[in-house]
Amino acid sequence: MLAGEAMAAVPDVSDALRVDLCAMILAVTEGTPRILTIRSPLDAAADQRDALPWGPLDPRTDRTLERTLRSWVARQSRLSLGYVEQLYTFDEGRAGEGLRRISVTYLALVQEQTVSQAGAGWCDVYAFFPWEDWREGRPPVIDEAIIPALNAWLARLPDSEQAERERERMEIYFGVNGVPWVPERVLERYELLYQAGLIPEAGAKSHPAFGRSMALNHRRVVATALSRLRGKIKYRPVVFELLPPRFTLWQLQQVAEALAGMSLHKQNFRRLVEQGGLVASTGEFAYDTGGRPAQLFRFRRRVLRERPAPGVGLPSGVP
Amino acid sequence: MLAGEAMAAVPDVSDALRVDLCAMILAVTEGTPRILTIRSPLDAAADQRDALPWGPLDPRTDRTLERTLRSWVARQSRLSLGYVEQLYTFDEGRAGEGLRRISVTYLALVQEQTVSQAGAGWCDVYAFFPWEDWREGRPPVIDEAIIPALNAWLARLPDSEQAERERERMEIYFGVNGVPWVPERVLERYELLYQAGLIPEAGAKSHPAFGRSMALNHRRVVATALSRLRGKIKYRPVVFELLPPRFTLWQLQQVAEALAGMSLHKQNFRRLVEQGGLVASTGEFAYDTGGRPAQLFRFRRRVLRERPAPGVGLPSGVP
DNA sequence: CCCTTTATGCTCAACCCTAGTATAAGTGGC
DNA sequence: GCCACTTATACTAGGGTTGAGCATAAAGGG
Repeated sequence: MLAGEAMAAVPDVSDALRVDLCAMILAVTEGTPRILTIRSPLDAAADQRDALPWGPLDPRTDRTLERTLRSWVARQSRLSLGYVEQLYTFDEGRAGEGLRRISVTYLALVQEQTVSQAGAGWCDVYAFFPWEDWREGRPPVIDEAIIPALNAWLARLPDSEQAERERERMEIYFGVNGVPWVPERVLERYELLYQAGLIPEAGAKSHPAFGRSMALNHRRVVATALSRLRGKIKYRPVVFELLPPRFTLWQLQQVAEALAGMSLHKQNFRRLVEQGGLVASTGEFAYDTGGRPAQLFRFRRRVLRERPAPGVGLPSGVP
Repeated sequence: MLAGEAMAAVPDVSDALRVDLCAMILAVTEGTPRILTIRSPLDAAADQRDALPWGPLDPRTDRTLERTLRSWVARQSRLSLGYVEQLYTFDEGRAGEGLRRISVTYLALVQEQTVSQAGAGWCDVYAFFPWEDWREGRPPVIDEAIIPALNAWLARLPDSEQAERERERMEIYFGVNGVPWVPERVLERYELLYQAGLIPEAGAKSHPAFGRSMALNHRRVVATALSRLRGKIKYRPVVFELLPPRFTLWQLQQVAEALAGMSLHKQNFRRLVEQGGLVASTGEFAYDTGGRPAQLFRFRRRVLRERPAPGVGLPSGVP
């Protein structure tokens, strides 16, 4: 793939309809979950905000959706994807009287690698969703900025019945009034904030509490991906896609914590993955831990035959 | 919606690309899970097999994907949908040098109602997937027909390494050699059978063990939906979409069993849903049970605030 | 050799689920 | 009214899992 091809023109195959492919590519390094962003998408009208790699489907020559996605990603970041999963198909509507755009979105997991393509780089997910990272406890932005802003919005709603429904959503999604926080509800939270007009993508003025914004609807794609991932981690061994073939249990735990956005009880985590048959020791050790050397483990493929839902059963969080 | 509009022509909006919408609509009556099928889809080249309701998106006038889906369903079956959820987007490829079709598929849950539209009707899901119904124990077709056919396919594979991988899939998906049966893996099982060429849709001769076939790739859509549903039932209160507002615990259990495709321990099921706060008694009774009258319950909406994953925690199956 | 750091082993109590047994409250036949 | 039968509902003993914490092992640095 030549660098010069990166910004190839969008093929003009239809006057009315276009299908775009878009990927959130995730890696975790030293406890930081990061996504691949590119500077300026192909779209001529693009703003300068971070964007996910994306590109249109050419209905005449492209062979499959996923293959096309991979090729766009390769062109824009020189990254070759391993694990890829389809997320959701969004209707982007029409630009005025023009093109109707449909985007099919994907989640990809990789081990972090340097990207040499200009404009492409890695970016902490939680920069876009500051309220989602509970590893150091409940983020202060929630009670200091988000809940007050949502309350103000609720107060402005004309229909009091609707206001009551929206208040319930707020309480359930953001864990207010004794409702427990549910990490998986990333998308629901984002959509509530969007609907409340608090997000720059929905026309709001930028504000640090509501995170960095992205081009187009890309932040919604990231929210969808994170929701999916936080759910899936519990019943599928997806974490291992983000790890090297050999890893310590602490590395594994850090990846799980990065995704779940919460801290876990170390001894119990170890017990769950070891007794759950998810990993096997390799007999080797890592000596660069700063303390007692740690055993190196590998993913134990056989668990797929033994357990119906082999995931890292997240033990309860610790503050 | 006039009946005469039902078979309206496909709008010709693009020469190269079309987006279709397609729904699996499910209802459960007296323990039978049934899907809505229509006789002959819009496609001129359609065969006479059962099809799901579907229709193309008109990129110029249709406002959203889901709205368009609802309107196609209403036209083809006069059904008005409640709960709708997007499933997956399939690439149908091109017909020769012609149109490239992308289909966005949906799952809808309704309470069964009579459909008055000609050609539309309800059909037992397990007619299409005989191997998925374990309510009376492991279906004999699995060991009598499916496993032997898969083994024959494995034996014909030229590459022995690939054969080994495919054998592992067979064992995991179909619960062979001590591997537990996992109800959620509906799609994986269907795709393995498809890949092995055992399904009429993949060119095989029709055979009762492999279930009734459907038009286009519609059986794959149903498999996707059933997979999703079997997973979701455990962490979201979706079952209630299929029930009337008041129901007995036995009705609830029958719906859960119909979806999960397995029988459940009655007393434990009752305890799980009652103590889990999923239902509340209405104080009324149903006297048509044939024995002691049963209390009528209703869905307890408040559980959404109390529990992170309020679903019918399927107790272990009973044979 | 002591101190700090990280890894790892172990335990106890609370809770939950499984697989039952037992009891309640209707039906229809006589 | 009594009986056999059906379905609904209550209760429980035993095993397994989880949550939380204490205790020990094995490195490096002074």
